[in-house]
Amino acid sequence: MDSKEMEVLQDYITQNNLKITKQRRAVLNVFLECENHVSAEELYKLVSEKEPKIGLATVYRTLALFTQSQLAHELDFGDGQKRYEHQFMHSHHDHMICTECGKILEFTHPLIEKFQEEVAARNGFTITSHKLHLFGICSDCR
Amino acid sequence: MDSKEMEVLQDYITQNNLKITKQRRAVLNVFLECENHVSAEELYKLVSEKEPKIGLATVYRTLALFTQSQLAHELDFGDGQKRYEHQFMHSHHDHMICTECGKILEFTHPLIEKFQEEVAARNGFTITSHKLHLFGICSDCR
DNA sequence: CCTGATTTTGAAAACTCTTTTCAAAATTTC
DNA sequence: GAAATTTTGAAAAGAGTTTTCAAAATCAGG
Repeated sequence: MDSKEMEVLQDYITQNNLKITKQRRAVLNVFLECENHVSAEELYKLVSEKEPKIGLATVYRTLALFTQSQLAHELDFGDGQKRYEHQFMHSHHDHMICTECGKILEFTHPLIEKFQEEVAARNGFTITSHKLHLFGICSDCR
Repeated sequence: MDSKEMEVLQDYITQNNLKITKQRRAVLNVFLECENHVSAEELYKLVSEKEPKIGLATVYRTLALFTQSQLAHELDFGDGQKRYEHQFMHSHHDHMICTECGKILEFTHPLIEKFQEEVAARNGFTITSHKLHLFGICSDCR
C-alpha cells in the first residue's frame, strides 16, 4: 500500500541508480503526513519521533532528493531557513505569510499570472519560475 | 555638497543619539555610487578600494543602519545572500532576475498590485509588504 | 543467497553569510 | 579639554546547511 509519492520516489531512485533505504521511506512518510510548510529542522524532529536514529544530515539529503524528484518544492520566505511543501499533484500557487503567527495561506490569481507574463514579455524576458509572497496579518491575528 | 541621502542619514543619526563617523560617510558614498543591487561583500570590496581600513563588520552594521533609516531596502533573491538597493526617493517596484547573467530588471504593474490587494482582502489578510520575483532569461542571454 | 561494487548513513567538521564580543579609538557633550 | 557614550576592527560566535569519512546498508550478478 505504497503511496503514489512513494512510487515517484522509487522511480526516481531506480532511474538514477540510487538506493532505496528505510531512512528515505521514513522521511517521505513523515513528510507526506505534515500538511504545513516544514523546515528541515522541523521535519527532523518529527522523523526522530518515529526513527530516532536518523540524523539531521540525512533529512537534509533526503529533502534535496525530494526536490530533485519533484516531490517537494523548496520555499524561502527570507527568514533564514528553507521550507518544503508537497509538490506532487499540487498545482502552482503563491503564498501569504502572516508575520504575527507564521501561518501560510496559499492562493492563485490567474490575472496576476497573466500580467506577469505580459510585463516579462514586454521586457524580452522569459519567465522560468516566479515567487510571489504577501507578508501581513491574517484574519485570526487582527 | 552633501547629498540628500547624506542628510537623511545625518538626521537619522542625530535623532537616535548615534554618531557620525567617517566610515559611515564613506560607506554611504560608495553605496550611492553603485547603481546595481549590491551584497554586503560586494560593497565591502568597493569600500575597501577607497578606505582599506574599514572592516566587513562595519559594512554590515552600516547597511543595517541604512535599512533602518530607509535609505536602503534589503532584498533576498534566495541565493544565500542579501542584497541592497537604494530606497530614498525610489518608489516601490518588483524584480525580474536573469538566472543566466544575474541581471536584475525592475518593474511595476499597477494591476498586479491591485489584484494582490483583492485576493488578500478576500482572505481577510492585510498586506504589510510583498515580494514578487520573476526568475528567467533576459533578452541578452537568449 | 552470497559476494563485491557502490551508495548511504550518522556524527562531526566544515562552510557561508551574518552577527556579536571586546578592548581600543573616535565622537559628542558640557 | 575631559568625560560619557558610541563606534570600530578583528576575531569569535552563530545559524542553517553541506561535506567528509569510515562503517553499514543496498543491490546486481553469479
